[in-house]
Amino acid sequence: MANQLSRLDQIFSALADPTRRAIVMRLCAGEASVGELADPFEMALPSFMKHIHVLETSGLVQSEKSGRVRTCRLSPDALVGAEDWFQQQRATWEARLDRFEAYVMKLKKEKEGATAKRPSRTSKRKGAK
Amino acid sequence: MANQLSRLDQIFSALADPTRRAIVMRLCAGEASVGELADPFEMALPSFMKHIHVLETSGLVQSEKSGRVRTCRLSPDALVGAEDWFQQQRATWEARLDRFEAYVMKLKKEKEGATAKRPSRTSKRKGAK
DNA sequence: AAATTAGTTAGCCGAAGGGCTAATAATTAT
DNA sequence: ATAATTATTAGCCCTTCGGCTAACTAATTT
Repeated sequence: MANQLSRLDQIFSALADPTRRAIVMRLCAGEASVGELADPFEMALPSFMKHIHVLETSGLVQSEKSGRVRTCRLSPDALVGAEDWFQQQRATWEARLDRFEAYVMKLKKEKEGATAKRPSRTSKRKGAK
Repeated sequence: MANQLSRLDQIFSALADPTRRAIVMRLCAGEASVGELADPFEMALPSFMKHIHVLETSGLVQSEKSGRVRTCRLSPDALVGAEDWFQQQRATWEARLDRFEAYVMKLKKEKEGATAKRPSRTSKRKGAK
């Protein structure tokens, strides 16, 4: 019956924990064994393993065991999936701002320049077209 | 003693819940009252209010009450903060890929073209410079 | 003034989260 | 063969999460 979580649920809740974010950051720099990953943390191994497991379940991390050592690597696609969510939201947000701006313009025209000009910072961000 | 969560912790765990993501998405299209926001959800109001509260605590949403109605709006800066985290990770990841590619090139040169050419998809994404 | 609407507070409940220890495998080193 | 290393399983514990109901406050409507 396991109430299936959406992929985004899993990814975001995986990233909600600082230990796990640190692991992801570490893995961005290249693959590593469980032991290597665990080293910087003052935490019992089994606790740490749970984090690894959460990351794997979310699809953010993949791992494979050879001999007695398990090597973990980042699966960038999952990260990208979450990043896309933000871009999607930003797109909606910016479209709305544009509409709002157009609306203000219309008002302005109708009132023929009686309104004061506010800062109007139209979110000039890197990605912004 | 409240174990202070980092801002990112709060934002990601806020976004880990589908109800809250839906609220954020809705608010990207413009502000709304608590009642309007709650309408699409089959959930008792107090439960819903908890979600609003989580979103406010995380900084993703702001609200103000006038008369008996509370109006909520998105605070885009918080969203952007989380988005930046991904871009940061991607930057590290891509830098690493570049280094790796350079390393492979070097090997190739040393071996004088004995290695097979693999696909080598250098993550050609929108933002990628 | 009475009734409705819109939120809010308090408190209960079961499930999930994040930590621990102890015990067990399974590989590799001596 | 023994010992050391590396990971894994099982299970306990307490806190947080996400839902609920019931009761209450404050603003509008009628």
